[in-house]
Amino acid sequence: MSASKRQQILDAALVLFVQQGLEGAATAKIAKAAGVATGTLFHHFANKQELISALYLQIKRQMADTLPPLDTDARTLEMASAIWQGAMAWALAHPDKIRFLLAYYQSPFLTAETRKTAKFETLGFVLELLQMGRKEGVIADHPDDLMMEMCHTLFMTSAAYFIDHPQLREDADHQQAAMAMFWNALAKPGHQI
Amino acid sequence: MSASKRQQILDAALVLFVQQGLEGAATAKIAKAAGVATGTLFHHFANKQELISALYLQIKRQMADTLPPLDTDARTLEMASAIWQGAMAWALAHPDKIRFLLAYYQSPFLTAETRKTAKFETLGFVLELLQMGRKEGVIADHPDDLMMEMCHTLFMTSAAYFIDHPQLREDADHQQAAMAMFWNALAKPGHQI
Amino acid sequence: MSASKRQQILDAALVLFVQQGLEGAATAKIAKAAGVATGTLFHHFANKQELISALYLQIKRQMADTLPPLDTDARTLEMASAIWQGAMAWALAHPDKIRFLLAYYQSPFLTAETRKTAKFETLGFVLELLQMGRKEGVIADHPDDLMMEMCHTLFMTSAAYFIDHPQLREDADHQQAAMAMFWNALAKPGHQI
Amino acid sequence: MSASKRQQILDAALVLFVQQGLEGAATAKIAKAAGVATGTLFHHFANKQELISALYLQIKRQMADTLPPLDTDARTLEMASAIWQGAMAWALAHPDKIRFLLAYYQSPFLTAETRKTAKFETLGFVLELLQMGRKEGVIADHPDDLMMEMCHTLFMTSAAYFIDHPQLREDADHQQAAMAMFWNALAKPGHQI
DNA sequence: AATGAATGAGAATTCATTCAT
DNA sequence: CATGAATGAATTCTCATTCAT
Repeated sequence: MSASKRQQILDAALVLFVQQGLEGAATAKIAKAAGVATGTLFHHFANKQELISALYLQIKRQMADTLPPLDTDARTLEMASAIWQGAMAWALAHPDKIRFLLAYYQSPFLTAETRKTAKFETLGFVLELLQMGRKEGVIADHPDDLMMEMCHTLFMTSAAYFIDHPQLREDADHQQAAMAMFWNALAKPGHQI
Repeated sequence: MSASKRQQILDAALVLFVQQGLEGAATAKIAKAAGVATGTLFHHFANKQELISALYLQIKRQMADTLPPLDTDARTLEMASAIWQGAMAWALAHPDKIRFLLAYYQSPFLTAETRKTAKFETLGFVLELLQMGRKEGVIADHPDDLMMEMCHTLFMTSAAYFIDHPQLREDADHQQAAMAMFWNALAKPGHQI
Repeated sequence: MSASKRQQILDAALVLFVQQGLEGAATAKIAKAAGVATGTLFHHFANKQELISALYLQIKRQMADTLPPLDTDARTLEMASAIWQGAMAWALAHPDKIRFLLAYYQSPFLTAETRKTAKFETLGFVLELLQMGRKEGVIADHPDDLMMEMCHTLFMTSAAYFIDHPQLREDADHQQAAMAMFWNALAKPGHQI
Repeated sequence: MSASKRQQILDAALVLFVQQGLEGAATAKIAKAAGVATGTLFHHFANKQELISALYLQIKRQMADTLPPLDTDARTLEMASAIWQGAMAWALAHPDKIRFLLAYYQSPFLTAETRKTAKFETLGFVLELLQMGRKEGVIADHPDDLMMEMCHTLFMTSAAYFIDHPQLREDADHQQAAMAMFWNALAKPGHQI
């Protein structure tokens, strides 16, 4: 019951944050939407900032948990493609979560701490994928951190694009173009698709 | 005098928005920082939202105005490279402006209207560049709007990266990697760098 | 406790509204006078307008509750006289409430909705009295709604008059004149006093 | 031209005051509606209060000027009826002016001074009419000031009633009822209509 | 754990009025 | 006379947070 109230609050918060912004969504509104009392929110989260951080981390973890495990025997392109498609399917099934990540990635409400935790927890596999691709000779030899930033942004932009244009979700041209641009940005010359 | 007060307000707003967030920067603080009365802010901008939109559009226009004109006789790669470098130089010279654009591109404070205006006014040249590249046979044949989104995001991410890591600005590896990923995302197979 | 804070606010509001006008009486002043925090006022009343409406309706109801019950076996003139005297006694005992009703009956701060509710809730007995008088053959046969407006205004004007001229409250001439004008306005020819 | 600007301001003020209240109608809005600059309003009226008073007095005078002159040879009932009809015709032709008088008669924005001036200037003829009626033996012998208050209020209430129910303006029953209640309130027993 | 009334600092915005042009 | 940008105090309302029940 109590765990469920915590989750009810997180669920309501997500919706309101996306609709009305981080400050537009007052804690009282969130509590009401969650069907709990104002005070209850503060039993589960020390303050609003912690609620936001908890939500951010939860979403990041949910997305990470959904991805297929890295198979180091597979070809990098195939592995990347499988992950891309898994992540995209999850993104399209949870548009509010993507919007939340996008909108508040830069917010002063999110501590550097939270951002860092999220990055390490959820972007680790990207690094492995890049290294796997270099071994295979298909991924360019650019600095890791820059490549990781690009991976992140290319995926999030694509996801946002398909969320904003739902009629294009099934469009093979667009879907394949998004993945191609992603891959080609990372690929070593001669290994484009 | 009046135009100058308006600009003073925009200048102060930029600094405070980047430092304290859109909601953390109260209109009274902005006015004070600008050296004008609170009422004056609302004389020039109907409300805070309009101030934010005006600032967003002004920055977008400033950046657009700074770029070299499109030379359709040049080779696309060279043209793209010149624009990239021009834009990057401007970005590094105006880090707050880039941070502002990045942080609030997704904010609910920015109306769809404003975003759209900004896009049309300032991303037009990207479309021309893509078409020029297709004629030359070096740019991939993906849907225009998706490619434009990617151009935008790849550039902004790179700019943010170099702003956050000032010591890498002169690093040829990183600089060249950023531009390479940008170009390769867009290029037709066989025209990577 | 909570009901009492709500009532403290209504009490303070009445005094300040009458002294300083609806707009002159700032919500902060009202809260202070009531001995509660600003926020508390808005916890009990969604906004200033609702406070005003609530106050208006409460006063109307208090006045209605104070009047003697209609005795349909009595003669109409005696019944009317009893009600008039009861209402007048209440009015003189609560001058601020009468002043408030008078001053803001026409105010744009009062919604048509509130005015209508007040009318239906508190003027119902007037209608019954008129009908009783018609059966007895002593009340004129004018349209009901017009007669009700006149009853209302004749009473309120008289009450205001005696409130503004306290020394005339005990003056039989004036008191009797007021009641006579009221009755004669309504009476059928031949039944004047 | 300048006299016309003054009148433009008064005209615009009337409309806005009735629509939005005395405080809801900002001087800047009034000036805009009048087609003049903010500063111009303050050239013609020292402050907002003076604008309101000037408007109040102007309307009162306009109404007074419209009434037929008192003919002391006529029968009082006929004279009263002629004045009532003249005043009612003017009221129905200028509903906003009546609404303004009604709504702000009690406003703290109107000084006691202004109210008094208005009363003396425009209600003098009522006193004469009452005295004429007493000579004729048709008007009751109640205290003058109370009777004058009642005359004023009975007329204003009737006017407001017909303004709020435009479809009843031509209704003989209602029109005659209003005048009858007015007259009967004042008449000596035996002279009712 | 859960509740929700109470708090009061702080936010955006308004507005009468002034004054240099 | 006319203008309208500038002023800054004042206003309504919000909101994260607390705490007695």
